[in-house]
Amino acid sequence: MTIQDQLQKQFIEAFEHTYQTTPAKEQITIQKTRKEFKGDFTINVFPFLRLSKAKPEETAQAIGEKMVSDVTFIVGYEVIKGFLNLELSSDFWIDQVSSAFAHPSFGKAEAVEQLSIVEYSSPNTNKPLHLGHLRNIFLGYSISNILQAAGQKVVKTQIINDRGIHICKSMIAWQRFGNGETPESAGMKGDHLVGKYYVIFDQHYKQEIAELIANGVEKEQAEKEAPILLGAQEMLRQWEAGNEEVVELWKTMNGWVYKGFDATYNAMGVDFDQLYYESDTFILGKKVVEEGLEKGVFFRKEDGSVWIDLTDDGLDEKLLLRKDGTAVYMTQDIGTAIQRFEDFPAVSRMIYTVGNEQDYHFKVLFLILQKLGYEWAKECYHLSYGMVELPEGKMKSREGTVVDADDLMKGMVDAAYEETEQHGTFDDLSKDEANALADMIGKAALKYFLLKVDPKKKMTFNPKESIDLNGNTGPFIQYAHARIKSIERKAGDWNQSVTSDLAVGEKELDLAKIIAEYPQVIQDAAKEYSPAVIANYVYDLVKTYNSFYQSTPIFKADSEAEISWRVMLSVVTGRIIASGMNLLGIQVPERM
RNA sequence: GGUCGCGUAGCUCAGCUGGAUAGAGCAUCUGCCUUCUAAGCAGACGGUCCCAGGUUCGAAUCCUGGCGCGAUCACCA
Repeated sequence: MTIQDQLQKQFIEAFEHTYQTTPAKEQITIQKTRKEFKGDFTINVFPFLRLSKAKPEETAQAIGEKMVSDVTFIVGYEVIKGFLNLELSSDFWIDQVSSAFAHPSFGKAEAVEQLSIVEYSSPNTNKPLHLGHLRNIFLGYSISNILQAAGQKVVKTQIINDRGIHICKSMIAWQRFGNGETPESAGMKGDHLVGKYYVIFDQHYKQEIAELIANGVEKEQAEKEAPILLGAQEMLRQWEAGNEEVVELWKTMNGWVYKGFDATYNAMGVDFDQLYYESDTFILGKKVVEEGLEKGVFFRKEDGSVWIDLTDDGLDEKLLLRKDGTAVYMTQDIGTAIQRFEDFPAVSRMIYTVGNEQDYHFKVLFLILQKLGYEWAKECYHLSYGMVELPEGKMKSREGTVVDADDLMKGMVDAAYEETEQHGTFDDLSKDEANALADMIGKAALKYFLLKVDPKKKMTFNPKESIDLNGNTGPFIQYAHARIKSIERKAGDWNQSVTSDLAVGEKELDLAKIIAEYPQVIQDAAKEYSPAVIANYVYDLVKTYNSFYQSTPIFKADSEAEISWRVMLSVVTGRIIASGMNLLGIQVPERM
């Protein structure tokens, strides 16, 4: 039971005893007391005046009196207007820290019967990952960690968009202009090589359009009739028909891409438990659409295309199968969802980490699943996040302003290397150790920068600013952790038991209080699906710790007990920092 | 145009299940290294919480309307 739960319970008991009536749980707001007042937690009695039939001051007074006399760890109260400020004993806070120390996995909740499937990344296989994927992937991975810490079971997954016109574009460009080039012969990562042919396709496509227009064809028509596009479309049809040569090429090029993606995921430090391929699920999707057609959920237009009418729900008509019978995005997503719930019947939540430009798509998807009669459709949740923009504006692949994920990570690590070298940390390290450290710091800077912002807000990624290792950044937090580790090394065999009757200073208390908050923070982050909650908490913790650290000479105290207490505070803080950063998918070094 | 989201300090962001004098970082300025890592700490400066109404004892927070920005409304994924 968290501290707030305990206080809530005690409040209710005191209220019942005093006024013979029970206040509603939801109305009880317990918050940290503002700095300028005495006390630790504040309960507002305004909502209960109707029950107490007394003035705010009197009500708060009576309840405060009762709580202090009944609850051992509440040692004082103060009433200001309708605010009841409760003061908890220092022993209570010392106990909180001691028990956090005694439980190395402090903060993690007991297992609950809940299984979540978290989808993230879900790339197309025609080009490498970029900055936008980074936010997606770090978010999804972090959410998975947080849900696990909250006691849930999690299956991390992605749908790989391995079929469709986009990959056919790369394929046809490679077929015509590739001269048998492979990642090995080109010395390129597979995903970058396939991406290169996607660009080559686009160049030829544009050139052909220009030629057609020069020959008097309307622009709109030229865009539809460019030979290389027709070639790609023909390839898609052959692929769906199972043409061996096409399927073989498709397998080969996708294989290159997967190898490249694996390297990138590895560098990011993320992984998946279960993969789904659109090339598998679109078949199930088509089948379900046919069934839905028979059931009358969908309808067929004269040209043969299949639609759903959602105008009664305030939405539009939505296409489900093209007139040539081939699948669209929605078709495969229906199939994928059904497949997942068949594979994991126990699932209680299915989280799709996908950008907010697809809000409408998911609204429609969930509605369709509901209309098809799938009860679990209401367990589907679109974790929508805002776009990542650059200071210069939006990323546009055609204008070459896309920031490549591999390049970006390398740039961050290089910058971290330089900075750390200047700081002198590398002096006692081997080359390998130095590289490993720079890798940790650079990635922390990147991940923390992308995760500290509320997911639903769009954000600007400023490479220069993210490289800055000051302020609210990953490296700042890592640095605090490294300092704590240094204290632990120096402390050696310190006395690990802490007695009460310590003279506990203001800074120590501040720190103890924020430490005690951690379990609640994990629950909040899990409820909101927001790593930003964790990031902001850890940052707060570090700020509070730094203040304590600066003003309290840890090894210069009056007694052994004082030193033990301070070291214990440091150790617990260090563990929580490590744990919190871990939830964000960020590693913390022992020294830096 | 319809729908959805966002709008808080010069900049980047917290705070939002209604609660006391709205908080951090960056930037600018001032102090602090013979104490465990100064990538630090303490302080100063900086606010029409987009605007206008409404609900309430009380609104940055909830409701309505406006303004601004963005996304989306494809036989692309």
